[in-house]
Amino acid sequence: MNPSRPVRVRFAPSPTGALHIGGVRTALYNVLFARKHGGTFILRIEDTDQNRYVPGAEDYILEALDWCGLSPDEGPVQGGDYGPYRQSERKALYRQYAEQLVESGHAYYAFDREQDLEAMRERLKQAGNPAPQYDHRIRMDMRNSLSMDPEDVAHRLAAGEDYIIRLKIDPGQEIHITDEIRGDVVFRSEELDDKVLLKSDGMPTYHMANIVDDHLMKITHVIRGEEWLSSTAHHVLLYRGLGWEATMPAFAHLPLIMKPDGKGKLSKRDGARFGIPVFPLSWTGETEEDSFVGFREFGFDPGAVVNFLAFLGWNPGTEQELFDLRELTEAFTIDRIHKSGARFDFDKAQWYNQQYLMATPSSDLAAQIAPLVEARGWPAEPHFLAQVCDLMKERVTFAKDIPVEGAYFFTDVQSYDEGMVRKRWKPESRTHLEDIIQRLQAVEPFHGEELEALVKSYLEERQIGFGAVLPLFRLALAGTMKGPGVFEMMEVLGKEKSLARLETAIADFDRICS
RNA sequence: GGCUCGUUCGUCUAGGGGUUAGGACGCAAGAUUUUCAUUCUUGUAACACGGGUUCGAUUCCCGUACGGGCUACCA
Repeated sequence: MNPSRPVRVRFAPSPTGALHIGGVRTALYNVLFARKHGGTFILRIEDTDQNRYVPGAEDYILEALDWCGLSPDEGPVQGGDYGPYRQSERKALYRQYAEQLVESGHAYYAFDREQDLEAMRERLKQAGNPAPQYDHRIRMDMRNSLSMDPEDVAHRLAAGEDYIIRLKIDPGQEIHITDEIRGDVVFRSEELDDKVLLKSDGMPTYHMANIVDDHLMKITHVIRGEEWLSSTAHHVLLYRGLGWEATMPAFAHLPLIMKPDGKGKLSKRDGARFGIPVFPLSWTGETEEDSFVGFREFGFDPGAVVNFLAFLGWNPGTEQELFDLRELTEAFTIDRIHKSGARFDFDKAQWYNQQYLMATPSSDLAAQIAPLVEARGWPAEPHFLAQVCDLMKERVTFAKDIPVEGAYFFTDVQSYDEGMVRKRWKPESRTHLEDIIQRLQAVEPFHGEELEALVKSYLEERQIGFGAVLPLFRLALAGTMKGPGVFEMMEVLGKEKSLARLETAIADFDRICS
């Protein structure tokens, strides 16, 4: 840990499918930390498991980060001085260091086949060990360069027999880790297993690859999920074995994001189970079960998602709730990250979205919903759209709801709330409407304030209240009792449409009530 | 089971040896007398339990309970 080194952090997802929302939060905290300290945010693709590789996953990761405004400074696309940034392209590198560990006595070759390992586990279980592991207790009973005759080992290697390299962990040591979030954590070496470093296909495991790459890429802080905490002791031992302990990065293990109903960490299955998105973007997998709706497609503003995610496990210690990325960067510190897992609260996410929606200029919203409006075959005139958004944005949760909830701005009223019509359509109502329509003809320009003044004076003349006519206007214009102020609605609708709807409504209301 | 991390309103959290334990979401009520929404006001509701330490613990320590993570030639 050397605080004088320039901050370099990495987000290192595995391209095995869509990037989970928890991964996005990890990326976010990394970005926040890097930017706060004028450092560099690196994306590294950990594709060392060829069996789990999913085509398209890397593109998805990139697109998801971009959408959230978390694009990396260095990575497979942007390049950088420490590439390549895909582990599969660094394959040769890892063997060299694994061999170095063997030579220095920190690792060894192992020739055990899968059935050997299974037999070992079975044997140990029979003996009353519920969690058998390949460690110092049993390695001399297995087939490896520690237990076998050196000549035999050399022979097998020369003959090209499959082998792996394992980390040799000797008992009797205490490994102390100072986690930036959790403080001191201690592990005893005799409890640790001899982790595989290099697999028989020549690829490194995560443990090997992440140490080599973090070192070579000069990573200063490893900010990752709590699921990695228990293997951190192995990682420390690897840094030691390689002689890199002096520049070992600091560790910060993030609390996990938990299921909405409590038990366990949030998983992709919870999305379908609760009808909520748990991925940033939609993903089409091979099966329907493996396909998911994203926050983006659900209608979320990326700023709202980021803001929401930032507060899942962290808070600034003030009462401010709304932060853009810049403000988050300013306020962010690792020591304010929580230790315990945070439940995924979708209601809160929606609240954030509405806050963002209301704060978004209506002209921007207009541009966002224009394609949706056009898709319904309605004209998407920017100024008109902006007027509609102005009236609707505080009444919906998502921008995409505007053309749905406010469909009556674009098309004739499709149906009336008949219950309300019956309740409000009184014998004298017809006269009032007709009289007001009459007077409305003369209003020019057709502005809300003038409309209101006119109606008001009419009502005063007749000694009646708004309640006698306005609900009917609302029903006539929109069909529903929900919506913006009647006069604002009329202004946006325009004189022609407003009056036409009022006319038709009179006949419709009579019919409904007959 | 072993190792390890954690535990303040239903949820996200602030706080921290002596506080009316604060805010936000949600929920409920009221106001803004045209709806819905927004906004505002009010209400609802929490320190897991048991021992210590202390004049005093929600706060510090130790247990217990409960929960999370890890326990693959996956990351």
